Amino acid sequence: MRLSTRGRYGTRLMVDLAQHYADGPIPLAKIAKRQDLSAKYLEQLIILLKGAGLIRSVRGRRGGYMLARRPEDISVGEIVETLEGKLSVVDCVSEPELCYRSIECPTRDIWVGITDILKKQLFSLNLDYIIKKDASVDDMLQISD
Amino acid sequence: MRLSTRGRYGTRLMVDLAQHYADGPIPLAKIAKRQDLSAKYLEQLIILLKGAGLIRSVRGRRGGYMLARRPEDISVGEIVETLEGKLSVVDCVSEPELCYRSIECPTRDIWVGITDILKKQLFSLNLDYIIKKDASVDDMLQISD
DNA sequence: TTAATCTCTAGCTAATCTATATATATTTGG
DNA sequence: CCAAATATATATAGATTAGCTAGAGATTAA
Repeated sequence: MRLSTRGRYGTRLMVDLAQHYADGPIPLAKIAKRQDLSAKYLEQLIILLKGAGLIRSVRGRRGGYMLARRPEDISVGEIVETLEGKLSVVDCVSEPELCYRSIECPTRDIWVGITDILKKQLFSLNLDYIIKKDASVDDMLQISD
Repeated sequence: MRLSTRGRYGTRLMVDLAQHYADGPIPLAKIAKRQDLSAKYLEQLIILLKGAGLIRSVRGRRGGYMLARRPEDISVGEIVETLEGKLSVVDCVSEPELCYRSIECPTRDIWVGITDILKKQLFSLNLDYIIKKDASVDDMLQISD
């Protein structure tokens, strides 16, 4: 029931890009340094995020990465699903045919319900909300950047 | 974000015990056969469930396992937490000191929220509800045992 | 006393996680 | 035009975890 580093680092990466949405392409090295994460590892996550159409890249000098859409149009659900695969707590939720007991399995109903709630929450959270919320907390505590 | 076989098999085991709550101790071999699961593997899960006070055992001939409490007093949350460890989607949720960024990490707030929702749902589901709900579906479909 | 149980400990294989390494392709600033 | 700064692609490797299996021992009812 844990999120792996893929989902966690990837979300941090995306939040970082959202926080610098207006700054044009950001070099991976910069993000990796800010987030204190392995650049080489992030590269692999970025490939997936690009494939899912969440990130755009600019090659060559002065290149880097940027969000492919506005922060408010990218949900945490999309990010996590891209990096960790289908958002089901158990495979039989989305693929009942995997288990011959699926039809009458009383426990499957539990996992279906949990998955549903999880998805609703994750897809309703967008990057803009997250960075705004964070900023407001900072304001309250009077922490400056 | 997946549940491992520990949580899944363990929940099936507990639901099975709930369905036969009135029948006295059930031998593990019987449960394993009914659920089509490895008895040797279930043994290990049972050790944990016993340790958590969810199951009682009777040794020797005519022995077996039974729920330690009434089905309505055992939640899926307890079962899953016993078998998979703390119910946090990320470790920093319950142990913020693990990561020096915890205090101001905008993504941590996401995981705290998800974990909270997950827990609420899992701890609100009890074994009695699950088997009753299941039975009523069976009734509707007129499937007999 | 023996067969049916639970109990305990160890170990094993395959998959997955979490990266690291290395070489290549592209672009821009000077 | 060239050199530095970037992204892209592929391979690999170590560590951990998942998902069992094996076997010997302890307990008890019939």
